Amino acid sequence: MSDKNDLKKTLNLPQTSFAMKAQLAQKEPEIIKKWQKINLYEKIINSKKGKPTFVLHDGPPYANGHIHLGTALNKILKDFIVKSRTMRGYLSPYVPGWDCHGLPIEIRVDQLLGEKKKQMSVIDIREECKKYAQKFIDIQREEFIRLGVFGEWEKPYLTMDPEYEADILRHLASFFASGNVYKGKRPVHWCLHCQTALAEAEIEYKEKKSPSIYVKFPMISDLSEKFPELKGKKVSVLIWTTTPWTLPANLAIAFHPDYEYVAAEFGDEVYIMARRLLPVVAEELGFEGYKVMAGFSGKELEGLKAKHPFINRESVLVLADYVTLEDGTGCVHTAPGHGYDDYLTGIAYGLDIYTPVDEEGKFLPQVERYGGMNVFEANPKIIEDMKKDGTLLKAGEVTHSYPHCWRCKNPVIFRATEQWFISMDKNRLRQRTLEEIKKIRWIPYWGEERIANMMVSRPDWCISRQRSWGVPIPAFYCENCGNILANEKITRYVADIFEKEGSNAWFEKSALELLPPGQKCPVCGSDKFKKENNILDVWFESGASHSILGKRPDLPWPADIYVEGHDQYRGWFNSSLVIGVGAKNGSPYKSCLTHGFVLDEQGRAMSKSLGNYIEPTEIISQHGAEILRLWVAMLNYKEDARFGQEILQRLVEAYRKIRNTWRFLLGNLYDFNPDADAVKLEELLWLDRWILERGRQVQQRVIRAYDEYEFHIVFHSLYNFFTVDLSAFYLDVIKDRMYCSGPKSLERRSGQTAIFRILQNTLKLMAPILPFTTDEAWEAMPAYNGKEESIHLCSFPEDEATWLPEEQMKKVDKLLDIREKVQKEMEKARERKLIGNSLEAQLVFKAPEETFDLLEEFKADLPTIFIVSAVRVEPTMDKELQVVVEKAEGQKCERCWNFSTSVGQDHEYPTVCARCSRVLKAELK
RNA sequence: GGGCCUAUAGCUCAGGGGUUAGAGCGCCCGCCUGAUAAGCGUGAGGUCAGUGGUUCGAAUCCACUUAGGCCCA
Repeated sequence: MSDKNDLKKTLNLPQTSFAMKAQLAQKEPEIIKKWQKINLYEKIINSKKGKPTFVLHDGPPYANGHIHLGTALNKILKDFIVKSRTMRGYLSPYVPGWDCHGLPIEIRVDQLLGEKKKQMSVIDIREECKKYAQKFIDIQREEFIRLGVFGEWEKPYLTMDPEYEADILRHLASFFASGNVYKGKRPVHWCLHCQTALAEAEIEYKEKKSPSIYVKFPMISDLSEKFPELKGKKVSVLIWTTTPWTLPANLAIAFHPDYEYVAAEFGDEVYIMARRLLPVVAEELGFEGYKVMAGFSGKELEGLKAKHPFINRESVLVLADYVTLEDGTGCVHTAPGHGYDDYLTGIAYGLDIYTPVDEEGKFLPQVERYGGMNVFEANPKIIEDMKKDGTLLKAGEVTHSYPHCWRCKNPVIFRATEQWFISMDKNRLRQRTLEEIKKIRWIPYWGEERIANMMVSRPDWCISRQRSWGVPIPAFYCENCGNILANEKITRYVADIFEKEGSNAWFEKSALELLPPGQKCPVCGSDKFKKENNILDVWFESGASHSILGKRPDLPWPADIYVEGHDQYRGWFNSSLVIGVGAKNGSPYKSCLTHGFVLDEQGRAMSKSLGNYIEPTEIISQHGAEILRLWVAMLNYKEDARFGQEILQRLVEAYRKIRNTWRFLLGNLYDFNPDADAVKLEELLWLDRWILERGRQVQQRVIRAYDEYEFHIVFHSLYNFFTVDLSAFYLDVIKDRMYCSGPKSLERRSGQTAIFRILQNTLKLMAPILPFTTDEAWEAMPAYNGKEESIHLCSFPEDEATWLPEEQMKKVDKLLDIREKVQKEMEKARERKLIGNSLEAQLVFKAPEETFDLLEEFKADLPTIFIVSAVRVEPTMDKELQVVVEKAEGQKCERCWNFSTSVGQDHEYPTVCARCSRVLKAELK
């Protein structure tokens, strides 16, 4: 028996099937298959039947392209929430969705079809769009499943499903019912060559040369009442513009309310402009020796009137915050039909959205002088005429960034066209939405201010788009009198048709077939109608997604939480809220959580052109989805999330540490039967009770963090517990008794009892974050009565009674402080080559009274705690504890490697210490 | 230009008026070879983005600046 190998065989060394190398890239797909095979998601849901619900309603990603890191971050966060709420005991179903309609897909399909498109019908094109969307739904679905996200992947909601399309219209019907829908004019980008409205995505900004002119608008209102020094003077407002052709549509001049303006005299005329721009403008126009006659704030000018330079019309002086002093005169020519800011100002002041320009970009015939003329061709003529009239002070040229049509590359214009709107102020919609915002829990808290600011200033919602790939606005026009026929009843009627046949019905059927039987024009009684050719804004579609709630008992309306990136304050959170308040009189979500954007390692936005773009698939195929999930868990997602090589490296290492710790725990449980071998609390060794109590504290913190969606606290708490408490201390210390004690001894069973509980609990606590690894480890863990089929069917551990009273815990803390000191001394001893392995050492403590008592109390376990062969404690009058490291006495036990004077005393086992010979004899019984 | 947000060690995060600013990881150096493509230990790393202010005292409160992010113009 003296052979070293034979002795080694008497040890209880770790054994486990749980591999050190994870090989996640290969193993994760296998685990997913297993989940699918056992219908895990269904089992989870069934196991929670009757429990209170917690609903996270998925914001639908857009169905084009592969997922990127931001999408992954979002879906993983959602999965953390759903999985943790499930393990918290809630029935928490997750129904993913996709946003399928809209311009980006239509443009892409356009490009793919090329010339072919011209021969295709609207229906055919829409079918192509549908195929395209479906393709990416399938791709993204696989990518999301690959991330380990649980949900109803076989029956997601799609905004292009007939049933969903019908629900969109039913929400629209509610807005018709309340009278919030109206038709009005709004400027849009307009290409006069293609004769079509263009969306922002269809615009390319390029450098363009434009005229740059200064024009005077003679004042009609008499300023001399307020400013006597202007009495009898010829006063004009001076404006600057690069689009002379918009002057015929001028209805106002905008001033900044807070800026200072002056009336400056040059020659025999007085000009109004911003004080700060006066020197610049004077230089530009050659106003040498000008004289400032009066000064006033923009506010003081509101409501005054000036005369249009060449049309017999007034131009009103208005206020607008967007007026800047960057260029021009600080007095901004305003044509509500030809600019977005101008339009908003026009709305605010009740001006006509006057647009005397037709689809081809020609002035309407009634426009004096320029009727029938192309707007760009009219520019020089207008300049020429104003020169003659003396209203033009200067004409030059500027080169600036200007929007061009993506298709024909020509410069576009802003032109107001007829659009459908939802009024924000009718029925106090805006106000009610703002009140609702206050009731929602915003995470982080500042989201409330952000969305409220937007809600206060957002204009009426333009819900119409001049496109094909979407849900048609169910409006009709009387062919006889032009009356618009659009109301709740008709919208619901069309919705019912869409529900059965999909929105293609709009293009397949005649107006007659789409209208309720016997529908007549309420104005003229005609029964001939034309169909509207606008579709709904896709934001209205996705904003109506809470329509999937309230139809199933496990999916009540409103949702408990919405979770998206913080760009969605303007997007989905906004549209969902307005639709919720407008159609259902309340917010569709009780709380709203936002996360940041993914940036590169330097904190810059990721872009393909910068080359700092990382694909999730790249990470998954090399390191596994768990690494990506760990990344999300490590971050404070409320801020922007960085990703790069170093971060990846840290994650891989953290993963290994966690995995290896579980592996070590598993390895020491190979012969542990939790049902038969667990040691009762009263019999547990104090150190085991200590680690259980530490574990309990961490558990409390972790569960609280899950409840508050603080996943980085979950990760950091558990990771710290793994590295500091477990790996560096507890597990290191108990190795001796786990390996060397009798397999069934109390010391070992006590340790196994603690280890088992810690394994079980940490796996559960980590399961929402690392679903694959915890699943794998769960299977490798010893079986016991009532062990769940999968870890994902478990709940989080219940809180337990204290394992070790507080005063005992504090004593151990003190021992740990002493341990630090010991380690510093041991390191010094190593440097002078006194020892290598710490078991080669014995310690002598020279302790002041209080410490002496503590050390005496734990005397029997001190060698274990410090992992040395012997410890002697002596009193001292010094205030400081002194630690002396000496070479251990006796000989090295060949079995347990401790040094002991008892080695050699047992003739049967001459190479081992007394403890080991005792164990060996017991073993041989 | 406007609204909102961020800035603490190489990385991820703590600390939110009160000694000498913390943790883990990484790094350096060492130990071990019975967690081994593991494990343990020591050590070195910080003008708390900058400037100014409030205060007996500021990483912390205020203002501005710089750099970055999202949304809007």
